Amino acid sequence: MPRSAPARAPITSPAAATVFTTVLTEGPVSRVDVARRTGLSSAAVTKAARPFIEAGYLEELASEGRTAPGAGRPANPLAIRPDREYFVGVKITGDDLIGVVTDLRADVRASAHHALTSHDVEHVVRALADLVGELLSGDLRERAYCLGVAVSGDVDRASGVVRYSPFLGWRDVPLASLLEDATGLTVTLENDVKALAVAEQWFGEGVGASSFALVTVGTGIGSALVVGGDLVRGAHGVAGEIGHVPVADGGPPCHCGGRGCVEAIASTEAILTHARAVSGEPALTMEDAVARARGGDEPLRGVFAGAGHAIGLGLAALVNLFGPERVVVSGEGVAAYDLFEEQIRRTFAVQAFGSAARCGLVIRPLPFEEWARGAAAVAIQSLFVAESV
Amino acid sequence: MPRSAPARAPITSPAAATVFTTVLTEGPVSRVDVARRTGLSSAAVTKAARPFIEAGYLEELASEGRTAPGAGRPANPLAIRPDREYFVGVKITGDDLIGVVTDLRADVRASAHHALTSHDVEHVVRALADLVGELLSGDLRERAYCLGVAVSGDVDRASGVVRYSPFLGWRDVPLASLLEDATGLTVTLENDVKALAVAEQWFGEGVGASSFALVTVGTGIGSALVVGGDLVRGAHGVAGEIGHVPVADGGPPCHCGGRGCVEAIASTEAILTHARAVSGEPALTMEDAVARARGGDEPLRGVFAGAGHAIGLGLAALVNLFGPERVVVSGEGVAAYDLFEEQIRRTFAVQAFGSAARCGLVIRPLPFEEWARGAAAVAIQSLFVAESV
DNA sequence: ATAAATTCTTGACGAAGTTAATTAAATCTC
DNA sequence: GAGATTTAATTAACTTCGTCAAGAATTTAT
Repeated sequence: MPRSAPARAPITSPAAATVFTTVLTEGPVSRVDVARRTGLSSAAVTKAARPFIEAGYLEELASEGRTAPGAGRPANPLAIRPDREYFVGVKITGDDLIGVVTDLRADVRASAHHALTSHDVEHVVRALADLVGELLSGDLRERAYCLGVAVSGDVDRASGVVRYSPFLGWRDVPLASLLEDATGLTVTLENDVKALAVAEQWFGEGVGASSFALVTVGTGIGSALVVGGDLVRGAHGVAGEIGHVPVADGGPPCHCGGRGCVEAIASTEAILTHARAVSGEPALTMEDAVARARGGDEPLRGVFAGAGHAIGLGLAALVNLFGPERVVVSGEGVAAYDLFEEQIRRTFAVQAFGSAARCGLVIRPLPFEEWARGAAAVAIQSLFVAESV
Repeated sequence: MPRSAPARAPITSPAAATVFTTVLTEGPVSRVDVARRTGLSSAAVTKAARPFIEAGYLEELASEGRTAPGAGRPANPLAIRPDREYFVGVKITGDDLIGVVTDLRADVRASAHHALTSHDVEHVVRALADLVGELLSGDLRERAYCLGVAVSGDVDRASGVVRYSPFLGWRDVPLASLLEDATGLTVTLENDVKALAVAEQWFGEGVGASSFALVTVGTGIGSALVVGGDLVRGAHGVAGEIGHVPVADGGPPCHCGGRGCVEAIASTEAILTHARAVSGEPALTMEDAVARARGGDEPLRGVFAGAGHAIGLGLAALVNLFGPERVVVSGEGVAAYDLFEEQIRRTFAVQAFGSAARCGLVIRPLPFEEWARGAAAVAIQSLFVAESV
């Protein structure tokens, strides 16, 4: 009987993790190249790569003709085999569960969602297990071992506990272990914005950046920061609360108890309230407000510009304090970027200090399933136990 | 001829660095205790500690009677021998050089300063070398190998270059190598606020904190952040610019080109300008303003409270984004804490989000030599090459 | 063809830290 | 007060990880 390939990724040493992540995030790379980028010796790369190739996680590409202009043996780049393992990611919102299955590169292979009719913990666990079962039909099931779950609020990834979730009304729910029992998968729990940041760090705009920030704009306004490869978690579990950075002294009161917070000016609700006041129509909908602003309604355009301004000020605060290499601003819900973007950039350019302004600023919509993909990215990251400590 | 003790600290491995820093920053500790705190095995601690003892950097304290209540062999705590090596720290301001000599614990043993009559690079290098010569009289000289230099502005510690210093009018000055030639010491260059943060991280309020922030208030307003043991440097060399966090939308213009920056409201100059306007006395001095505010002059008290409010807003921004375990607010120049502190705390309490507000907030004056001590702390830290990368 | 260049592999070696057993020095128990 | 118990420190064998140096593989250049 032939010895079967190892069931899971053989991440057995720091070098193994380094090599695997490098190939995973920086596409096909030759061994020498991995060595150069990571500081390892090329001998170490050869040794570390072998088990991954044997286990089916990496493969050696044939050297396609001339790779380099000069002489020398052509390189045989290492590449990921994305289908070697699948990952499930689920985002829990107040109203529904959004789930995806991705491959190793975090590319979505399947998706589904369930409405959530109750916030009862048992109900949610069952619904989530059902969703996972539905997602993992057929051949996906055999090669899926990890589930990532993203929830807004205060989440302790290490212990897998939802400490506090305002949307769900939960406190200290050991969701990870409940879900492990219900699904049989290894579960990693993470705050939703942090999960998005992980996806971006590993598979998006953050690849190769020493530090970067992700900002989400929508019902709430939040952010996550990555410094030196690690998510900033905050000593008391709170960090990245750009929504509650005070930017307008004496500005509108915020539900947090403060005044002039970014969220009190630029959240979906704040914008709508302001738009209704400005237009004098208490029943104005967001869709109408957006449509009219696009149509040239100056007062309404001013409302959106004001929100963009507040976001720009918050971004400036973030960038002046952290100096990230790149910032991604992304939005849930109504994607009214055209109404925001210009003002965000203008305000940011004025208030960013010195060369901190040189940071790359990407503003773009947030596709619906992206949150769930973030959860899957967290699951992928969980392979690297040593690094996620 | 007896083999002489090694001349310098034998930091040869990660474990050696870990053990030495633990004993250095956490006072006398038994070997088992070091092992427990660092996660090393006690065998590793024994091995790592021996060379330090032989080289005279650590000593074994006699177990003083009962250390623990129960049975068992009493511990022989390891302790630093602070006098084993001395460090020189110099802060360069626009007007003078402030220098100190400290021991391994960063306790000041000698201090001196020179007025600076020119900003010419050669002149400054010569004056600094003279100051160092003066400081290292007698027996201090033999055991001093490292010089730390703190300069405000954009400083590249790794290369030892002052990239830009507005106060000195310098651009791209390779100060570290110039000073190594002039003094014969190993020179480490650092931004002044970051140097203060290092002193605090290793020998002050930051000991044992996973993350903390240091904020300085005075002519300028700056800060430095430590996350996971490392200073946040910013991808483009800019970070910790709390002075240019915009807190008052549409507020007073700032020299940076923005509006409503903390520094535009709470710097010494901004306060004085405001105080003169409020009192109607264009020649009012800072000393008078402070005296009158202390005496109960309400309009002037309002000026200081306004500055405290702006600082509190900036602190809230910092803490909401970054969630440090502790924050130290310290001030150069006029120490008008009594006029600031209450308002800083009040505003901070209102604007800090959720449990981020639980971070320890220490507000205290900044003794004159503290800047130079920060520079010395950087020199001490430079012993640990591997860690300062 | 031969040389030079570049990639990759191999096996010996060395450094660092762990485990497990041992020694050391105290208190506790009877 | 002798022996048991407990905790601290040391020692020695061993494991693991990654480097080094030599060489094999595979190309271009002359």
